Amino acid sequence: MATRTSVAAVARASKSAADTEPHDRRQDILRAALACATELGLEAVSIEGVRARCGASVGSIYHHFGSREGIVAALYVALFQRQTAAIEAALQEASTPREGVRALVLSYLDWVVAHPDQARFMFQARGLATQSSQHNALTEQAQRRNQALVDWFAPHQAMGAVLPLPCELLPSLVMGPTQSYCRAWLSAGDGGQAGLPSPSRFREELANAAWLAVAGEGHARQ
Amino acid sequence: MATRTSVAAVARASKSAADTEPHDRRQDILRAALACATELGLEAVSIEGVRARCGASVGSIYHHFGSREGIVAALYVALFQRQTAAIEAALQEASTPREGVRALVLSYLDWVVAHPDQARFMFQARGLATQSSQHNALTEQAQRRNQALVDWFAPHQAMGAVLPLPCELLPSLVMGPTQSYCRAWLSAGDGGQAGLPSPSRFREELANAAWLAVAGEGHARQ
DNA sequence: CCAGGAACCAGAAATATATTCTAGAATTAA
DNA sequence: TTAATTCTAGAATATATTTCTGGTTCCTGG
Repeated sequence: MATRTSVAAVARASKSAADTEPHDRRQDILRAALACATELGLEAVSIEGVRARCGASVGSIYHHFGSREGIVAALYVALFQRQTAAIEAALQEASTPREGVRALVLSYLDWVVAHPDQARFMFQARGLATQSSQHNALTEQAQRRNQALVDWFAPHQAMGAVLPLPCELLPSLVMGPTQSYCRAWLSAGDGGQAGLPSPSRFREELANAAWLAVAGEGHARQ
Repeated sequence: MATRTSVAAVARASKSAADTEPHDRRQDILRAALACATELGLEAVSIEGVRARCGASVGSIYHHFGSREGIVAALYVALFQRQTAAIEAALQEASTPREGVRALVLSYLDWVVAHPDQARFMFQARGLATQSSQHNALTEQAQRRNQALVDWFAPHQAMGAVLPLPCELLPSLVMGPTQSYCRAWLSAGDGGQAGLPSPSRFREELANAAWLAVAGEGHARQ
């Protein structure tokens, strides 16, 4: 289904590029859903709320997403993919394990700071999305992302540059603290007044802490 | 309001102790809500779903919680408090900073393993609860919990036994990886078949990793 | 003991929201 | 062109939430 609609979308876009409006309903709806969630909370991502914002009809929404939950789930997977792409691109540029850890932490952190609305949506919608019909697709995606991380470190782990930890633990040890802080930051008010300082202020501390948690003997301290 | 209802609950309980049924509607409803969420997902925590399970009427539910969201939020804060109590009790028994980190990680981990349904609910409902009318109460509770943690470590930090990290970061560094792994474990099937191994298997690794991330110079390795 | 008020509960009615359905327009491919 | 398919629209329907009215129980002051 993703293939089908994406082909249609490309065709439509290439046509309307010379036309007046590049209307891709599917994208419009997802954009509207994100806007609703950002401005009024996840509850506001309703059929009526989305419809009012992007002008799509009820029928059109159901054609594309099947249910209210379907909108949320689809948006979640789309954002998850973009986030994964950013992280994995950064990881590929690293060579030493320490650079790898640093790349993962910083690219995630930078993505969140660059896209706070999208990141906030992901934290808020995770519970809903993982229970939707997309559950399997999501766990599979998450597993692939984790597996890529584990695979990248495996050789360095074999050489003793990274502690011989159970591979199930590696993603949580590296990304856990950063995700935790980013979530807390977004729970308050973004660049707001009373909230926590931006994660950007703690780039070095977070990258270093993640490295300390997994660094093999002899590489522990900077 | 918590005071009022709790007083009423005590009065009722002490009376019905010599009676036949210790019916506390409020508790019944919360129990039913948790059961719905556990067996059928958060979506199933609906007025009708809860009503069918515990026999309360619509009016009774609205009297106690005001809205569907109110049920979820109330259950979330109740569980958050129990969890906090478990963690802080463990922390008070520790004396060295390393024992403190260990106590925090292990008590949290053990609580999750001992109450998987409650823990899973908390992960699932967090997004909803933090957006409800209870938002302020929740952030305040979370802040207190974090502040207690920071305060406990402050003297050790002053003595150099713990790295001089920004205090906003400390909770995420200590608890982040453990929470991350517990969440991942619960997303699959509990003691289930295809999922990740129980967090209990990684008690030592998680406690040690948390310590490494915050340990002052000279205390880094075991 | 006896008002009288407040908390509590029940279930019908009203409201809001999600979903389905039918029909038609736009697009594509043969 | 035409037949098939995708996509859109909006009314009709089904479900869920919330409100409302009335009654019961429990406590409290007189």
